[in-house]
Amino acid sequence: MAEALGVSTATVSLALRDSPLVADATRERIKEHAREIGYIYNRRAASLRTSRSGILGVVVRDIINPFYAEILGAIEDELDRSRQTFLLSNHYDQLEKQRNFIDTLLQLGADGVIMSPAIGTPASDIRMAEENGLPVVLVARSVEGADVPVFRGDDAYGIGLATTHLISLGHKRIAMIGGTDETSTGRDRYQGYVRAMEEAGLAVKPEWRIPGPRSKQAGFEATEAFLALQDKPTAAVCWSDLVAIGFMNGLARAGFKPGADISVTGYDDLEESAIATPALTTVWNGQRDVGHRAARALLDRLTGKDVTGSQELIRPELHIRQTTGAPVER
Amino acid sequence: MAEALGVSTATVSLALRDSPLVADATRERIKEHAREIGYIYNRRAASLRTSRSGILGVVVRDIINPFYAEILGAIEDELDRSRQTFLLSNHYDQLEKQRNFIDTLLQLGADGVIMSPAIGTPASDIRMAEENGLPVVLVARSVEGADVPVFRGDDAYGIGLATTHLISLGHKRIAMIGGTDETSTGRDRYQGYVRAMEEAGLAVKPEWRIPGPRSKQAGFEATEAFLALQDKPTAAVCWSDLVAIGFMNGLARAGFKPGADISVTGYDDLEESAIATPALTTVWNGQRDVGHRAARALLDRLTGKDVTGSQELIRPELHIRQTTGAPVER
DNA sequence: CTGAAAGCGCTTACAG
DNA sequence: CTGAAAGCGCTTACAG
Repeated sequence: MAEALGVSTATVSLALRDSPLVADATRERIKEHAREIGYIYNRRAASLRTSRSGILGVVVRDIINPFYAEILGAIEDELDRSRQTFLLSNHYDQLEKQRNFIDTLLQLGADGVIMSPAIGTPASDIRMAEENGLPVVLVARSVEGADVPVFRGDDAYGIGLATTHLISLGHKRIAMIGGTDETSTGRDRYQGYVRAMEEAGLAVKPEWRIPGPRSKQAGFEATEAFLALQDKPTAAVCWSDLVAIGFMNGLARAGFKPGADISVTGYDDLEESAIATPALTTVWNGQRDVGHRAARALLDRLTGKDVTGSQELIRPELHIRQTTGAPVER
Repeated sequence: MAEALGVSTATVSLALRDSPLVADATRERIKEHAREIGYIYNRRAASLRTSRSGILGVVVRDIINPFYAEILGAIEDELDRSRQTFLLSNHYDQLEKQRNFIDTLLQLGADGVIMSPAIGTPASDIRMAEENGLPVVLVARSVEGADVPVFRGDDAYGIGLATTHLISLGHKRIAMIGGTDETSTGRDRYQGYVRAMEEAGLAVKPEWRIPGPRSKQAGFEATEAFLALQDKPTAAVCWSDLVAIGFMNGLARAGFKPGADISVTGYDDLEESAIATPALTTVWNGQRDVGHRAARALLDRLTGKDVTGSQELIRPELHIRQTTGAPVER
């Protein structure tokens, strides 16, 4: 292109980026020519030279899960505005997949990564990325010992809200369905439930916990175990909205009306929870806030700004709808 | 690295890629050293040189939509196996967003793109990408005049299956909810419904079509319009499962039991449709097939294989569950 | 089996 | 305001 126009490559480069160093006439001539020949800017070459790629990575467990999809939507909003390209990946809680993805980001010279770390992610993985110039921001799950910003809700507090709400309606035997001790959300929510029960002076039986379910399907399948429980709990605190929705479908199939016969709470307040029938009582978990803040924090880190104090937890809120009511003995 | 080991860069390059041209001992020494210093392969540089990037793009309307998420899952399966990195984007049916994404792919030297084109995508956009060395494969929606492989279901046939099923149960007044004439799926499904009605000698009233809804929320909101319809249709063919699920929730809120009081069919057979309560009668649309075939076709194009004959439509199947039954007058 | 050299397409000092 | 030159980190003929 420089050749065709009889100018230097430096001038072309500057003109295309609207540098004031180039005379207006020259710039216009160059831009016009670029349009004509359908010039395509080669970002690989530029990035090789400048060592900034304009690529940001995002890796979560599974974007089919609306919980992550909502976080992602917010990240996308923020990133679009700053004209960054983002590379997305699921890790399905496989450390291997997550590592491959981080490697790819490193090889492409990505500018940073937002991750909801896979189960078992060691702090050293995070440190390795950081040391190789890939700033990390965590969402939804934290990693013990990793000194990077984390954006997530206050899980123990949030589940306490749901549990206490059920207790205030008169429930004394409350089960907890779903979640795993392998993630911080699973641990924190179970502990929050236990604490709320104990604070109300209620017994907590280990059998009342049905751990594992984290999807609609699994919540649906957990219905049988719940209905077979010895002491016939009158309510269930679910680990997430997906689990709660699956569980509610299971109850309906078994002839129970959620809210009327058995009280159910969810967690996350997904968009679809408000239109579920009956509408799900749940805990708003600030997915969009998490996404926005995480993206902003990463962008700030890139421009060298200080992002300390970003560890503070988002405060969940209880949204009472139709699936909770007075206890009914079976 | 070459310097530290006293070999040439060429040798290092070859050794790391396991070239048989390098002596075993040399190779091991180089690889060992690479591990020690935590060497990171620079893909930008390699790609600049070889003009292959290992990046594939995928752009769909909205991955929060499980229909696309399921296609995507299948694409991911296939691409993982071939060690390609994929760049994902939503276009939300905004041509501008789609064009930005294609530009980005071009700038990064992407090897190809799988797209479910935004409403209004002209064939010239596809041609432009192809001419600049970016092979295109289409999924779910076709583009008039674009001569590239398309993978999608036979929409007219599939909706005919659902409509005919309702007719065989005795329904004579059947509404169609959702979809837009701006997409091939919207047009084809409406036409398929009209044809099935006409072939059975039934009247088709334009008012019975409630166009627009394409989400759970919109399906939910369409309930009111449906219930207000003059001739009180006894059944509704929905444009998609999402619309059907939202609509069912709306019916339940209004006191009607889907399947018993009003028959409902969906389209796509999403995973969650089987556990909805009542379980949704719907049309399997082969999302996973679409994803797998599209990815394979793109990979084949990259290796120069012939992919003609890939235009053939996937044949949908009717999955009868609990939301369809004999007509009941209101 | 290994090395020296060129070049992919940019950007950035530097000189004029 | 513009040009000549170097260099980012690879790979690929080519020579030995």
